[in-house]
Amino acid sequence: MIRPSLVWLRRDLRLSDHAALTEAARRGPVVAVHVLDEAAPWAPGGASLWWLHHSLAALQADIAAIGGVLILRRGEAVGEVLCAAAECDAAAVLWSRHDEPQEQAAETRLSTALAAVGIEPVACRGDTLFRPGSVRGRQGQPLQVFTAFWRCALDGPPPPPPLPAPNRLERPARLPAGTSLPPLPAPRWWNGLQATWGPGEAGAARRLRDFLDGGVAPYAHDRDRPDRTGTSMLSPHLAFGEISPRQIWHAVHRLPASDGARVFLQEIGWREFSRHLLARTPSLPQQPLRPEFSAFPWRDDPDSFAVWCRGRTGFPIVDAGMRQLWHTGWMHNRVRMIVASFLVKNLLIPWQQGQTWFWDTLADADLASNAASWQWVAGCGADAAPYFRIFNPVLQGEKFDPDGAYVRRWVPELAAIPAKFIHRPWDGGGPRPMLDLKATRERALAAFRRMGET
DNA sequence: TGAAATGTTGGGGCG
DNA sequence: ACGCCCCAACATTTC
Repeated sequence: MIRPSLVWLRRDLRLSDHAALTEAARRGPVVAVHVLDEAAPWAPGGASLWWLHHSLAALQADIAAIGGVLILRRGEAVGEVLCAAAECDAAAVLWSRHDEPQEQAAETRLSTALAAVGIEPVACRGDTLFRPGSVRGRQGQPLQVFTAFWRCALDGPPPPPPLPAPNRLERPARLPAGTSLPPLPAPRWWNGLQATWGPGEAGAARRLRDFLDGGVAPYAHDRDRPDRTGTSMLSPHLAFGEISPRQIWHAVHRLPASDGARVFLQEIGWREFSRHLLARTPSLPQQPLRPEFSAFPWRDDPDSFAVWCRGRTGFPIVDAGMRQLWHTGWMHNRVRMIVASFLVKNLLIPWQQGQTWFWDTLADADLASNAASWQWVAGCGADAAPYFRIFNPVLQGEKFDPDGAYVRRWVPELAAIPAKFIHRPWDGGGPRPMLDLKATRERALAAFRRMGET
């Protein structure tokens, strides 16, 4: 009897284009295991836990349908994987490489521990088109500017084609112990998520098909319009690995070339860029990439932070975005930039606080993308928005939500405001917002200037 | 993947 | 017809 392989699943919750699962199935019997460690740093936040619950349930059913088994465990991941491997007498443990520093560290610990007990560790290709660190400039230098990074990435060999899903998994004689799915939070705050999403590999494939069938051509322009359905909404599926970027890449390359296709893949490029930055700089979620920002005079203002979180700033596009986030676990990317600029530049609240809120409320929360994007907005990151780039939420609203449809949808108390005043209701007799844009803009510019002088 | 201030130009009203 | 002013429209620069 061939000893089984254990496949350790993390954020690669799919069957297709899964190198570790495919290799394990080739070798013989397979046990898949997922470990939830709620005490780990950057453990899943609230919205991610909701998603994880459903994604694991879907994957368990998908694996069972081809004869396999997915075991769920809780606790410290490396220890649990070691135990599970022993319990089923595994000959090897396979996994997809993850790029986050703490995951890298866990992989190293696991490899060492497995080797010590005579179990083969097998790290398989991970969830990026290009392995972090492999994209370099002509002189071999790491690239800190997105456009240069992406140009070099596209100049290299294309990512390999996706693997088909195994059509059969063999079950071993002995199974490790398992627990049930992580419970859903007791107050049903997740109704809005349930109405918006279909977690799981099938849901991801459907989302990609719907997006590509609708035509990618308008994407180049429509992706900036929160009042339209111009984006793919694949981000949470990508974050949990229910679909791989290789699958997206090759699906897009089967279409005729267009501006929309190029711009869409460029967004995958930002995801790649973020991972490349995090792998190179593990402190990305904590420390500004530009060290001079350590001296920036951020304000401690819990009351204003709470007002921002709850979407009660009085600026319609900001409040709409924050409420869409709370309700659906997702926010349109244009609006993410607007609310982030507001927090960091108008309120002068540290970007790390915004990052933490997003981590808890975003279903697509991804350590690298979240950290890199907050640093980008704050002006302290790689290829960052210059400090003087301060979004005006009124002008941004008027430009990207011209009829106010997005605001009306998420801020119902403004539904009756005429379009002319929808992004500045105070000019039409509505309530005053929480702050003065001109004065806070001046305050931010002065603070940034002072930082530059010291 | 900004916004605001400042500069320039050109049409039109007017004396 | 001419110079002058105003100001919208656009371009440039500054933050």
